Amino acid sequence: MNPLAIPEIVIRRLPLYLRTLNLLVDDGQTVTSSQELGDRLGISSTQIRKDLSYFGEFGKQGTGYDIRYLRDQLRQILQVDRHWNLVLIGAGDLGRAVLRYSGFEEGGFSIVAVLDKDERKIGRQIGKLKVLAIARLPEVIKEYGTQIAIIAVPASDAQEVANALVRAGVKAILTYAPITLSLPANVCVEYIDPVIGLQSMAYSLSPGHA
Amino acid sequence: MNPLAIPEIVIRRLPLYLRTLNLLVDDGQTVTSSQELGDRLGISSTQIRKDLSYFGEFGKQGTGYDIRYLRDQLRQILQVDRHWNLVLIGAGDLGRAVLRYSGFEEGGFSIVAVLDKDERKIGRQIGKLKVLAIARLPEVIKEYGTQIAIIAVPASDAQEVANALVRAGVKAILTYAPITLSLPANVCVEYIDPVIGLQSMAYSLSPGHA
DNA sequence: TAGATTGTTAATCGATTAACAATC
DNA sequence: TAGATTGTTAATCGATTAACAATC
Repeated sequence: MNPLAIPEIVIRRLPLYLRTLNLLVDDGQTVTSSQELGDRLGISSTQIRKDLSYFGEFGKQGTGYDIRYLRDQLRQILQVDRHWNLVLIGAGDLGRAVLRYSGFEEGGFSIVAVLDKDERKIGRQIGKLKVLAIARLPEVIKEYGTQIAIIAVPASDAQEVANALVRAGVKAILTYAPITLSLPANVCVEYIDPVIGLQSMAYSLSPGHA
Repeated sequence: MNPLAIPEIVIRRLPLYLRTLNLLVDDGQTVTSSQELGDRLGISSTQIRKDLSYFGEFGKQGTGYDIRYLRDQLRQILQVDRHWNLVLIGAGDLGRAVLRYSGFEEGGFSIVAVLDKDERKIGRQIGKLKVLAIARLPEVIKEYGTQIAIIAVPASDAQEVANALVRAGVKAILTYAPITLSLPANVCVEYIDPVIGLQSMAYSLSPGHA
């Protein structure tokens, strides 16, 4: 089966399955079903089975799925059965919140450096990391073999930062800046913009909708 | 035209169009085209015209769209031509970053109160707001006519907070907690979980993909 | 065995896009 | 007018789901 044939939308659901399996493990449960996973996620059981079938057969008829086994398989598929070294650009409020969020580590990602262009922030300690000058980006990327970066700078600086990241060899970017980045086709990008979600909910809240 | 017939996915793109129009206004531009908008967003011009056509005719053949006019129309459609009063639950690092982010205000949302259950945080000043006890949720919601809330508490507390919000009459929730919430069907929810995006990029970065 | 649940096919459903008439 | 761009239709494309054989 050609992995290139797997729809992007399927890939984007796998982390949700993984997250739910982790919660079930924490609950001490050992076996689950596509029905239970679907109920937890608001997704149909058929869709979950179909999604998993792109990658193999992980369940037992009549029984369901061994939670730890399926979790480990999904980790392998998503390549988060190891840790990725991330760099974070931007040491403002958002950058600090990102640094202190434990979910990255649990999800298979370690932030190994934080960089900023603001002279006043450089040298400051945030958790275990000291803020580095943005000029040191290339050496940091090289030292840690980093392929993924997080952008937490204002929108006005984001494209410039993205360009620097691409020049330094970064292959994937998660950005909090509310602006669409221009990037080479071979660089992945994910956008986090809470306002998009709020505005689409505002539409639904207006009288006459939903 | 029945507004209920408009696909959710179309609604979710309108904020992107609005965001781009705002950037173009900032650049001093007065007219744009579906082509230009599409180039900026990585969306086809046909799709943009099709999306807009659900709501009316906003352009001129041969010329394109008046940026301010289209922006104002989109604001009306999305109901962000006014401000919504939001409450924020959670005054940790993430809550503080949310409070200091100016994008909400620019997008049509004002955070009017921040609440936390941690005694040590209650009474602390964050920007213009003083952290309130979670017990005061109902009165705050009532006072400000709030319909939308932001959850910035740990995953383990998120469902409980969501329940309290629903009881208090909140109709839409933006949550940063990495857990799928159980909510009545008439309550909107948007999830922000950066790890989902990172994990799907990790898949794409593995040798043989992308 | 009977009941439950998987993996998969084929049908349905919905979203995107190509093409183009209308018209500024 | 000629060129550009919209709004819209119909065709294409892709994703979801219903149904069910397989089997634990």
